[in-house]
Amino acid sequence: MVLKHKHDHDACIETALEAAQKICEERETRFTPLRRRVLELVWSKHEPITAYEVLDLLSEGQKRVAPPTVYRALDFLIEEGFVHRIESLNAFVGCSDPAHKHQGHFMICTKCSNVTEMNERSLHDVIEAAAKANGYSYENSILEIAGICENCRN
Amino acid sequence: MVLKHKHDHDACIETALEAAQKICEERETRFTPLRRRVLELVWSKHEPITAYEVLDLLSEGQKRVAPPTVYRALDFLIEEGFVHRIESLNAFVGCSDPAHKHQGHFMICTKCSNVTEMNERSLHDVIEAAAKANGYSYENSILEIAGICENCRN
DNA sequence: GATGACTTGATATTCTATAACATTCAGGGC
DNA sequence: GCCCTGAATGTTATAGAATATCAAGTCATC
Repeated sequence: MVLKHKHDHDACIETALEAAQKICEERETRFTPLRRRVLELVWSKHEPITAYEVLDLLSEGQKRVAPPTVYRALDFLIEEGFVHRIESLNAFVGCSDPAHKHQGHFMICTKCSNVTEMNERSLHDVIEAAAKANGYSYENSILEIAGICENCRN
Repeated sequence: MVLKHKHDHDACIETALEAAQKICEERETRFTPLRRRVLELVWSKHEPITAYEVLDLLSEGQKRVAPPTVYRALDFLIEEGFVHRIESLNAFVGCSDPAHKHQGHFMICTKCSNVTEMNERSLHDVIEAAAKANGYSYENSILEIAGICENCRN
């Protein structure tokens, strides 16, 4: 699924929050105010955001929070599949398909820093097959492709 | 190409060093004693090794070197294609095919930490095709698959 | 032997992440 | 209601990974 560059961003955040809320109710996990707020902040920047950027935003207008506060919330959100970590950037992005837990596969634009999450089954299948061909059982995978997006090439 | 678990490790290191030496002569880049030593240390642990582990080894029996010394050497080795960085581990491994510059695609065993570099053209092609299908030009990619290797499953 | 480009040394700092322990909070059983 | 328990958050300190900056050394070439 491709993240569009222009859209109603507030609505987009709201949708993500509501989806998370609903999924947590189903799973009986706790979508606390802190976790909700961190997820909101991750979505608020429609690009990968670092943990310390989240920390700064979270600290605005109140006592500065400590790193574990942010990392624990992010850990929860990743565990639930609401957020993915981009290894090559040490940063985090909201997941475009939170209903199904999965490992994210990403395109990263080296010009504008936008990311596109690829939820393509075929790609996943090829990767899993490659693992088996090399004698490994498959657990999970990270795929991060760097390139230049359509917008930036024009 | 699969890294075997048991083999003549000294010979394996020696081969890698000689190959690097030769390639640097061809490219007229400088394979200095420091860079050679760092490459040797990376190969000496037949698993991903962190920059600070290299630093510790490099410092044995002499004044402790500073981080930039190690990182600059690693940057050179990566640039030349002698070493790959494993993003998900913040660690480095010797490249099994230094003659051809390429991005590494890896299997990582979550039990024994061994890595297998996959130099499969077909996998690369699929990834590049996925990039194009999403409207991106292709620059490079990281693929790191976690699983359990054949040895550890038995 | 002077010049300039590259390499390495040295110091300090930034950025990323976790360990360990204290406190607070929500929900269940009495 | 009250206590208990486990989960979540707060707090302090530290570990781990990487880079910025400037100084000093090396080496080929003029």
